[in-house]
Amino acid sequence: MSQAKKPKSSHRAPSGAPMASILAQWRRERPDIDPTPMAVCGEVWRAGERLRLGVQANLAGCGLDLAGFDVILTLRRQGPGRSLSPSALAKEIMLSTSAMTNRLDRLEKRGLIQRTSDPDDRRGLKIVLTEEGFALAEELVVSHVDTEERMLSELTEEERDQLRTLLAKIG
Amino acid sequence: MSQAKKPKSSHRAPSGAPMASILAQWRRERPDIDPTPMAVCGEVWRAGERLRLGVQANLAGCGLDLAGFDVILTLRRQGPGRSLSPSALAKEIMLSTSAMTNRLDRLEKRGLIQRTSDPDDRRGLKIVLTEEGFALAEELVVSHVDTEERMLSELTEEERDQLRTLLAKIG
DNA sequence: ATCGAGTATTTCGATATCGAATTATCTGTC
DNA sequence: GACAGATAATTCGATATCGAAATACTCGAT
Repeated sequence: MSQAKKPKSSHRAPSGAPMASILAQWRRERPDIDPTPMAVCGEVWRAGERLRLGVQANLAGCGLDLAGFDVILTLRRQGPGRSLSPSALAKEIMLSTSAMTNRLDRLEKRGLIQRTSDPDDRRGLKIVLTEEGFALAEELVVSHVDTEERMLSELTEEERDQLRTLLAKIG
Repeated sequence: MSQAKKPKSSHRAPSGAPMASILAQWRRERPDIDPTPMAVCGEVWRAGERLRLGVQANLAGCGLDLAGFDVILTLRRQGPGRSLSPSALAKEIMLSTSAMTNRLDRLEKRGLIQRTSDPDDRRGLKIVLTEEGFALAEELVVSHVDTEERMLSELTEEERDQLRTLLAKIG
């Protein structure tokens, strides 16, 4: 229940073993295998981890964890007063509906969202941001994008496009 | 305890909402904010997620989950008979030592690793792969790298280098 | 109109993780 | 050599997640 109490993975440095030494080990142990795919995948995961830590740090002290923040931002970008059902939210965020129930419980207790019943479907709910939730989203989205921008600051506009193009070819 | 029973995140498609529509929503709601940093970060996370799912799929049916696989591969790349302490393993894998205790419990029960006491430090342990664990690592590492290679197959050698260079600039 | 299949949400049981506390051992300083 | 502080592994309590089951409702075919 305590939002923002659990960084979920402090991961001191998001480093682990240096990638170079991991590759050297594999080259020694299995010279028949080209380990560079491991390097590429590893770097993708590590970059994602560094980003996650930075984004998380931006949330420190606002009483919201990354999980709740995802929900709040997803609701916010629908537009003021717009709502989403719990299952639609779960789909957007790629989460089980049961985990979403749990997240919504916490956010509702914290007064950031409200569950209202769907007038067109008595099984369903509409989740909306409260005034407080909306205000928090408005405030946080600015520093959030600032944070991301800072973490990407070494990349030129062109490099960012390149990066996205390359990432899109994965999987 | 049941290894490989929990994919941890089935994430039907690792898609969620299309990135393009997320960006369109933000441009509509907050035209004062440049949403492209969100796009870049989002693509990094999603590519990582796709990779994770593929790697996970490769493990299906061998009675090992991604968590255990990480440990086995980390031990294997040290070399035959080489050992690592639980805390060293935790550092390499970026995990709390308590979580490592748990992982080692499962792997030991499954007969893939063995805890032996460190002859030089009676507080410490040396974790070694059993013969079965070593054999499994030898078998899995091949299909593992194949899997990664397949997921990266759209990228030329040069593009992979580019990608790694760009990712290294993040954070 | 009724029934059955499908869908929305929640509940439930299991489990992996975290951080803090615990226990045992080591190491450096006096 | 004894002691204090550091370090290794584990245990413990809390919690977020998953998938399956439960509950309530919708919709289409008959």
